[in-house]
Parts: sequence; structure tokens; C-alpha cells
Amino acid sequence: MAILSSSSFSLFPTHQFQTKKHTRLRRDLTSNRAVFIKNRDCLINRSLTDSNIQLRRLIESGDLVNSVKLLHQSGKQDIDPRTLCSVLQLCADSRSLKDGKEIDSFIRSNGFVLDSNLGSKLALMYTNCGDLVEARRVFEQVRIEKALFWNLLINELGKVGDFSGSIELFKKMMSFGIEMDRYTFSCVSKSFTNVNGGEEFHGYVLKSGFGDCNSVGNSVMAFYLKKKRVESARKVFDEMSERDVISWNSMINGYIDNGLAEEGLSVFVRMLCSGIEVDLATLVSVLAGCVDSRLGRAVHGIGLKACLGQEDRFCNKLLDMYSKCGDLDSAKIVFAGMSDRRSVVSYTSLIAGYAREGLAGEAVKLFAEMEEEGISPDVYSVTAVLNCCARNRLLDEGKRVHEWIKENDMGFDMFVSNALMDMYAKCGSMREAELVFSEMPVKDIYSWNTVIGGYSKNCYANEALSLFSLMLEEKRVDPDERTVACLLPACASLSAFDKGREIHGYIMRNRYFSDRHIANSLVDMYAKCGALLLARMLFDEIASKDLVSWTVMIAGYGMHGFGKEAIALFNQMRQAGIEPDEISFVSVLYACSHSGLVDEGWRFFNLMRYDCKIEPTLEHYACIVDMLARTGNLLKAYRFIENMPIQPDATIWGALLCGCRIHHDVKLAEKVAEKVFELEPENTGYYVLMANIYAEAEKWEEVRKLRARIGRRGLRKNPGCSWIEIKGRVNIFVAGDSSNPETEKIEAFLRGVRARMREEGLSPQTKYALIDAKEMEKEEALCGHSEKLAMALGILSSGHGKIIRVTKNLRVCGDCHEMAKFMSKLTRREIVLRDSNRFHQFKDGHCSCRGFW
DNA sequence: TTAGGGTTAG
Repeated sequence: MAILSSSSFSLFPTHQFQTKKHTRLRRDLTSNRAVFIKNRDCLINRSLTDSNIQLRRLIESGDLVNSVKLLHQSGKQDIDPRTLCSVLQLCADSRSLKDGKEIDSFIRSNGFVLDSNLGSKLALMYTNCGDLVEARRVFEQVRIEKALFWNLLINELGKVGDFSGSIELFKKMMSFGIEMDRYTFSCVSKSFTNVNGGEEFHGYVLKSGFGDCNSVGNSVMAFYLKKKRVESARKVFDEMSERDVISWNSMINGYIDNGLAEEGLSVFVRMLCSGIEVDLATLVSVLAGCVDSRLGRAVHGIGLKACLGQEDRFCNKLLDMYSKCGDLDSAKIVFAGMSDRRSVVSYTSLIAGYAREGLAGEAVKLFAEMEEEGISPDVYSVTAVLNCCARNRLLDEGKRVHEWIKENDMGFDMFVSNALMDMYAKCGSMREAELVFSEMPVKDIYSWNTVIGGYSKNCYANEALSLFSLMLEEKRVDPDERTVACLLPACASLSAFDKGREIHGYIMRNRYFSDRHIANSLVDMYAKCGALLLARMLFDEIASKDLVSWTVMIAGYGMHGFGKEAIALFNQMRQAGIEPDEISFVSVLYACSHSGLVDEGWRFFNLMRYDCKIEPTLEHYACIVDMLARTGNLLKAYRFIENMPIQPDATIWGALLCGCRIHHDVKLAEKVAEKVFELEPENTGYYVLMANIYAEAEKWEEVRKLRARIGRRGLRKNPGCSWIEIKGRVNIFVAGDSSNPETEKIEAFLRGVRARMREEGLSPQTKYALIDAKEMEKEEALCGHSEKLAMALGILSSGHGKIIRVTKNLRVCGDCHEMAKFMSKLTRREIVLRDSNRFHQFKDGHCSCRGFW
């Protein structure tokens, strides 16, 4: 077959035609000369061909050792080049490089002419024995005619990862005018797949005229699929004149592998309708695309009909499918049916299934059972069991696995290290996670994202941000969408508006906004940094909003005290056909409680229970209690808690305690406080809250007793602390702090504000000072509250028009709240204060919380 | 063309 039609050479300059003609001429001359020499040698040494015959016998019996020995004893005249070809073939077959090299040196030292035949065998020997450098050298010395030998070397170079070498040889083959065959394209396709670009591969195939060949078409499909160009692969698939089971399987697998399960399944259905017989690979691919076990069961049936029920790979994939679909009963049936054919793969699938369903005990038990069965865990099963510990917060179990990993020297595996760090991070042990991270010689994107996300979730926001900076500095691994998604919650928790904006810039430069995960966390970040309008603008830009998008925006309105807006958005979400879940109900209930919308709150609570059939959790109950308590319905709240179908926790009673403080009900507070102290005896916040209630009622003796109680328990009050970001630097203040270099200015400013307040008849809210002393001292203590210091620094250090954004770790104090209102009017500055509970937006002497805090 | 494992938002 004329493989390379003349048109195929249009890829090369016209002088190629001359080269081809000349080489053919040279080849003919060389070959004639070889025949001449061979005949001459045979004539001279006719009597000595015995050793040649003997050698052939040895080769035929596969005795390479004696063949080489005999060859060494013989002279050039004894040996026919065809015999050399046979012995080289034997070396190639037995992968014996040492013998092969000896024969090569025999050939060279005896001056044998390296013609295409002998050269081919020499190249084959080197190719098969893995000395690809020598193999390529032979190709440079001799013109090898048969495509087979080129294909083998092209293939081997690709296999060892020398993709450019493989493509170079392919191009040389083409320029030499060697007739290619269909295998040539299969052999080189892997190399084109693995280099950047490689787009010309399809062009070569089309020009070679092999485009119609089924196996070549399959290679082109594989090429596009590896490059994740599923649509291009589909075009090749659609244009194929004939498709074999491999073509169908590739297309199905290509879709499913690239997350397009529906398309993959529709090709599978078409395959079934076309009457093509499915095989093991078809079903293994299809099972990977089954996201619900009903469909998977149908494929299970097809597999049984196709007599694949006993195939290990089919069973393992079935097991994995059922386990991923959450149908553990079916998974267990398959597992039971495998009895003695269970491998570490089967165990891993079921362990991972248990882990996903939160059945940590079962997962750990199965892991132990596997070891008892004599099947040793490998990196996959260890990763699966670590993941199980991570999801179920099993720190002790995870630590035991870590010990096992150390004993069995498995720590080198990146998957294992990453899973270990994730386990520690999810169990809150960031120090351990850090240690694993620091010991990793090579870190990939998962490693960085895991630790950054771990810091972020464990309230080490600053550490998360610095690790991200280090990642950018080191430049070994580029951040991706997930890095940013890990990072934004850190900015959100710190209220680090400027940092968040910087990351927003990074997101826009890298076009990450189209990723909904990113867009949602960006909206959440801005809402939590107090930039509600910005959050809303971005929310409006999200093209296809999901439940999380709506929920973060609803929660954003809620925490800023825009209850009505939150409710409107919740209704809009339902109109858009998105069903609320338990978290979105928490957001809307929280919004109702923070805006004093009692009727609406009840309406949503009932809607959730009776229409959406969502069982309320502690969080929902806490919102209702909070809503009732804030609005002064203290007894209603108390009765509500008593009638709860689930056990109330400290947060629930704590919400009522807060209500008691707002409405100055000391008696009820005492009753509630005892319940809270019993439930969370170590939480100092509740003692402080109760002490405040006493202080506000001026019951100083009770304050003293409570203080003593705190002291006896060895508890220390969590110090109030506020911070403000100025020019990218976070300034932190604790109460009475004078460490800031601007302290003098800050104090003078606050004194001035206080004086102006007094002039306008606003006296300090000294009840909040919590100090039983003379009024003056109290006033001074108030002046030192951390949020006032931070706000003052903000006003003094930032340009007019810039919003002052302050964050406090506890609830804002009443006096600071009054003063902030006054300062916003006096200085005509907008102040956004985020406390542990919500946002306060101070403008023109008013606060957005309207007293609900 | 062919089995199992690791990182993201409310």
C-alpha cells in the first residue's frame, strides 16, 4: 500500500523528493555491494560453514550462552550475516543486553557490512534490551526500511518518557520516506499526547491517509481525550467509518472521565442499540459514571448477562459504584460474593464507602479485618482510612494510623502525607499537620491547599495568609481555584477587607470568578468584611446561583440587620426553584432574630418543619430562642426550651441569658446561668455575661462572688480584643492597651469625643465598666475598651471618606456602641464594627442594628 | 479502552 502519497510530503520542503530518490539509489548500491561481498566470502570459506550450521542449531534451541561462545571462537569468514541476524533476534527475545553488545562488537570488529537487515536486528536488540541511546545510533548509521523497527523504538522512547525523542524519530522516519503503517501512529500518539501542543499529530494522520483506519482513529481519540478535548474526540468518533469496541469504550470513558457522565451514558445506550457487544472495559467505564445505584444495578445486570460476574475487575468496580452511590447494602453483597477473590482494592472501596457514610467504626473494623486476612494495606487503603478519620474527627485512630505509616515506611507517598495532614487539620491539630508538611520533600497543590485550608478553618487566619504568601514566593507550585477557596474564609474570619480585596484582584486576573465555589466565598468574604453592597454586586454577577450563593447573601443581610432584605431574597430563591436546606433556614432565622421579626421567624420555622420536612437542629432552636429573648419574650423562650424535643445545649440557654441581660431580668438570668454553667463549666464567656448582668443591676456583691467562682475554677476571662487593618497591616488592641505607638493621640482623641458627648448631655454608660469603683475610674476603664481604641486609630489614620472597619472577638460593649454612634456623627465617618455576633454600621449617629444585638 | 486513595464555599 502506498502509505505516503506524494501529497503527504507537502508538509516538507520540495527537496525531500530529491533526497528520497538519492537515498533509494544509495540503498540499491549498498545492497548490491553487500550481496557481492557475501558471495565472495561464501566462495572463499565454503569449507568452514560447519560452525555456521552449528551456531544456527544452538540459536534454534535458544542456547544464547553457547551461541555467543561459539561466535567468539569463529572468524568472520565462518559466519553468515543471516546467522548474526538470528542471534541478535535471540538476544532481543531474551532481553540480554550483555550478549547483544558482544555480538555488536563482533560485527563491528570483523567489518561486517551493516545493511538494512542486520541494522534492523541490531536496532531491535538495543530497543528490546532498553539501551535506547544505542538503538538510536544504529538508526543514524543505517537506513532501516521496515516500519516495524521504527515503531518499536518510537514506542519505547515514549514509554520511558522521552517524548520529544520519540516524535523526532517519527519525523525522521517521515523525512526518510519510510513507509509507515497503522501501528506507527499508535506508537507515536502517546508522545504527542504528552508534550505541550502536539496539535500537529491529527494533521499527520490525515495527510498520511490513515485517517480512516480504525486503530489510528482510536489513537487520535485517545490523544484528544488525554488533552481533555472531549468535543474534538467526539468529532473524530462521529467521523469514523468503522468503530470497534475500543472506539466506543474510549468515547464512553472519555466523557465519564471528564465529568460528563450523562453524555457517556448516552453513547453507551447508542452502543447497546447498535448491537456492538460490550466488554469488560465498557462496563467498568460505565459503572464509573453511575451516580445512582438504580442505574448501576441495570449495568450490573448487563454484566451478568455478558458473563462478567466472575471478573475481579468487574466486581471491584461494582463494589466501588455501590459504595459511591451510598448503597452500602448492595456493596456488601458484592463484597460477600467475592469471598476468596477479595483484594486490597475490594477492601479499600468498602472502607471508603463506610467513611463517606460516616460509619467510622465499620471502616476501621474492616481495615483491621483486612490485615487479619493477610492482605497488607497499601498506600490507597491507608489514604482511605485516614480520610475516614478526617471526616469523623477520629484523632486517636488517625494517630495510630500515623504510627503504622512510620513503622511501614509509607510516609514518602504524597497521597499519604496529604491525607495525614488533612486528618490532622480536620481534627484541629494544626501543629501535627504543620510537622508533616515541613517534612515533605516535595509538596504538590493538594499539600498546600490542605494546610492553607486547615489554618483557615481552625481560626489561624494569619497563618493561612502567610502560607499563601510563601507559596507565591517559592513559585514551585502555582495556586489554583481551590487555594483561593481555602483562603477566602480566612479573610472573612479576620474581616481582612484589604487582603480580601487583594485576593479578589488575584481571582479576576486568573479568571477564577466563573468558578461558583470562588464566587460564593467571595460574596461571603465581602459580607463578613462589612462590605455588603460589594457582596450584593458580586452576588448579582453570579450567572447561575446555587443554594450556597443565595445562602451566603441571605446570611450577609442577616448579620447586617437587614432582616426584610434577607427574607425577600429567601423568597426570591424559592421562586427561582431552589429548595432551601437546613443551613439556608439557619440564615433566614438568624436574620429574623437579629431584626426582631418574630412573626416572620415563626413562619419560617414552621415552613421548614411542616412544608420542607426538615427536622430543626440545635442551631434552628437557638435562633428561635434568640429571637424571643431579644424581643423580651423571656418566659416564652424559657418554655420553648423546656419543650424542645432535643436536649438543649449551652448555646440555647446562653441565647436566653443574653436576652435576660438586654431586658435586665436578673432573677431568670440566675436560673438560666446555672444551667449554662452546668453544661459548659469551662466557658468563661458565660460567667462574664452573668457578671455583666449583676454589674448592670449594680449587685456588686454578686459580681464579687462570681469572680471568686471563676478564680476557684482557675478560669481566665477571654480578653476582649479588637483589630483594624490599616494599609495592609492588622493593628490589634486589648482593653487598656497602650502598646500602640499612636496611643497618646488615640487617648487625646477619645477624651475629646467624651467631652463633646457630655456637652450634648450624653453620659458614659458606666455600667459596662464592670468595675466597682468610683465613677471616674469606671470612665477611664471604658476609654480603654479595645473597640474604641481601634475605631479611634481608624479615624486618625485613614483618609476622609474611607470606611472604618473594626472587628471585635466578643460582643460590642454598650458604651462603645453609644460612642461609635456619636463618633460617626461627629467625624462624619462611616464605621463598620463587626462583633462576635453581627455587624453594626454606624452612620450619622445611628446604628444599623437598631438595638438588636 | 481496563478496579481502590488526597485539597474548595454557606
